[in-house]
Amino acid sequence: MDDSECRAPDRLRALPSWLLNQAALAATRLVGQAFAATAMRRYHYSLLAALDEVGPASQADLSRMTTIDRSYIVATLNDLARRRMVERAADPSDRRRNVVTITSAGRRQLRTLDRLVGNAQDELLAPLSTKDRRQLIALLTQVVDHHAAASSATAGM
Amino acid sequence: MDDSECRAPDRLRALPSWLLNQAALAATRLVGQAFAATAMRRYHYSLLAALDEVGPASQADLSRMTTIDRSYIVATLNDLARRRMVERAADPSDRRRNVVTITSAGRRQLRTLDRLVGNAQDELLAPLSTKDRRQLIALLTQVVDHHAAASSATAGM
DNA sequence: CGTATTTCAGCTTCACTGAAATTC
DNA sequence: CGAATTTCAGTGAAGCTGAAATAC
Repeated sequence: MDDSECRAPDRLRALPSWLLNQAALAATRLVGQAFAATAMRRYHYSLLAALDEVGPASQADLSRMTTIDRSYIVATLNDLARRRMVERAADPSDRRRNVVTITSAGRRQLRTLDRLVGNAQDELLAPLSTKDRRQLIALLTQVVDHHAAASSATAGM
Repeated sequence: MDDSECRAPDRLRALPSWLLNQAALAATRLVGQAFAATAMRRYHYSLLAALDEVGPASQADLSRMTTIDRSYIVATLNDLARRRMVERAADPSDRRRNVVTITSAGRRQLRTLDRLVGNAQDELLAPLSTKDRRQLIALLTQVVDHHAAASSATAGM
C-alpha cells in the first residue's frame, strides 16, 4: 500500500480553487481545535473582534463587516448575550436597529481567543518562512478585496 | 451611508485563516455559478477528474485522493452512475472493493467542466498578475501538502 | 409608497461520526 | 481474530432564501 492513492490528482492540485478550499479546511480545523476548550466557534470570535474594534454597532453593520449572514448574526449574538459577552439595546435614533456592545467579559474572552487564534495561525503557516507568510497574506488580501468589491457592487443592484 | 461598515475589521483581515476562508468562499461561489447550468457540483468534478487521471479506482482510494469523505463518495457516485458517467463493478481480486470507471459520457462531461472550471479560476485570480498567480499557487501547495502529510500521519495511529 | 432592520423557518452543501454487513 | 471496504443513519456548521413584523 504505497501512497499513490494518497496524493490528489494533478488536475485538482493545480486548481487555485481546490487549493484554497483545502487550505481553508486546514485553517478551520486548526482554529476549531484551538477553540474546542472554550465552547466558542469562529463566528463568536469574529463578532467579538468586530465589536471591540469598531465599537457598538447594529446587527446589519456587523453582517456587512464580517460577511456573516444576517440570520447567523442573530443566533451567534444570542449565544454571546446569554454568556454576558455582549449587550443588545434598542437604538433610540432608529428604532429598527439594535445597538450591540461588547462587555468587559467579552473583552476578556476576546483576549483569550486572540491568543488561541494566533497559535493556530502559526501552525497553519508552519511550512512557510516569515517572508512567504507576508507574501501569502498580501496575495490573499488582493483576491478577497477584489471579490468583496464585486459582490457589494452586485448587491446594490 | 459610507463604506465604513463594509470593510472587515483589521483584526480579521490580518488573519490568514480568515483570508483563506473568504477566498475559498469566493472560489466556491464562482465555480458554483459556472457549474449551475450543468447540474453538477464540485464533488462530481473532483471524482471525474480523479478517475480520468488515475484510471479505475476503488471508492476508498478515491476518498483518500480527493479528501472527500467516504460517505459522500457513495452519494456522489450514485449521482454519477445514474447519469451513466461512471460504472461500478465488483473487484474480482478483492470482493470488498468496487472498481469505479469513468465512461465516455463522463469524459465528455469532464471536458466541459474543465473549461468552466478554468474560466472560474481566471475570474478568481483576476486581480493578480501571472507571476503572482504562480506564487500564490506555490505557497498554497506548500500549506496544503504540509497539513495533508500531518493528517495522514495522525490517521494511521 | 418603497426600503431597511431584525427575526424566524427552512433548504442545501459538506465535514464528521458511528455502526452494520461483508470480505480479507 | 483484527483490519479494510462499502453503505447508511445521523449530527452540526455554515451559506443562502423567503417572509413576516416593525420602523424609517
